[in-house]
Parts: sequence; C-alpha cells; structure tokens
Amino acid sequence: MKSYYYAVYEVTRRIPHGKVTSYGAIAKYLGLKSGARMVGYALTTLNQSPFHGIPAHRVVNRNGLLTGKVHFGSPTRMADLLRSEGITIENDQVLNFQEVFWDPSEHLPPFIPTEY
DNA sequence: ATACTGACTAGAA
DNA sequence: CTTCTAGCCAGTA
Repeated sequence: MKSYYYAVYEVTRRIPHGKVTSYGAIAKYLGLKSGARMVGYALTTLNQSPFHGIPAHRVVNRNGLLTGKVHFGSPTRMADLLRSEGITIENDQVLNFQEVFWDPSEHLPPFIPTEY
C-alpha cells in the first residue's frame, strides 16, 4: 500500500462532525496533482483496511454528490449517516454544500510529505 | 508484462 | 447547457 494512503486517511479522520469535503480538496491539500481519483481509490481500500473508524461518508465529490454511496452496503446508509450529523441530503446530494464544506488546506497545518 | 477498471476533476468540444 | 477526454496510479486478471 502506498504511503499517501495514510495521509488520505489522516485527513479524512479530521473532517469535523457535521462537515464534508471533496476528493479534490484532499488531493489538493496533499499536493497530489489531479489525484482526486487516487483519493477515491484510497478510500475504496478502506473497507478491507484496519482503519474502520474513519468517517469516509464525509467525503463527497466536488458537486456534493454522494458518489461513494455504493460502498456503504445499503443504498441509503451514507445519506443516513450524513443526515444524522445534521446535513441535509436530497437525491443523493448535499443541499447546503457550500455551508457544510470543509477545506483541509484552510483548517489544517500545511501537509509535509516527508512525514510519510 | 499488458489490459482494464475505478469513491475524480478540469478543461475542451 | 451537455457530453467527451486526458491525466492520475494501484489492484486484479
């Protein structure tokens, strides 16, 4: 497993309760060029990794769409988790996306690649 | 080793 | 406005 996977997990773990972020935002914070896809891939392996307490449901795509919901077992699991945190979901999409969006590069200290 | 597949996204057509 | 395309790179067959 590649090292930046851990970085992705760390960032995801720090998303505040009731907030969401996007794959691209995480990729940008980590300095992965166009690496949004890799972020999604890293989260895919989350199911079989030792990291289970990670709030992966707080990561959506740039439009606030719940693109990763198919990985949560039930079709409504991801949306339910988000709703339980006070986020409004309709049609698998975050309605108040702007308000609940949390940008890692604005709330976390600068990422240092050498620490992984 | 080659081919194909994605929890993506920005830009071109 | 809506597709389409390229770039991204680890897994799997």
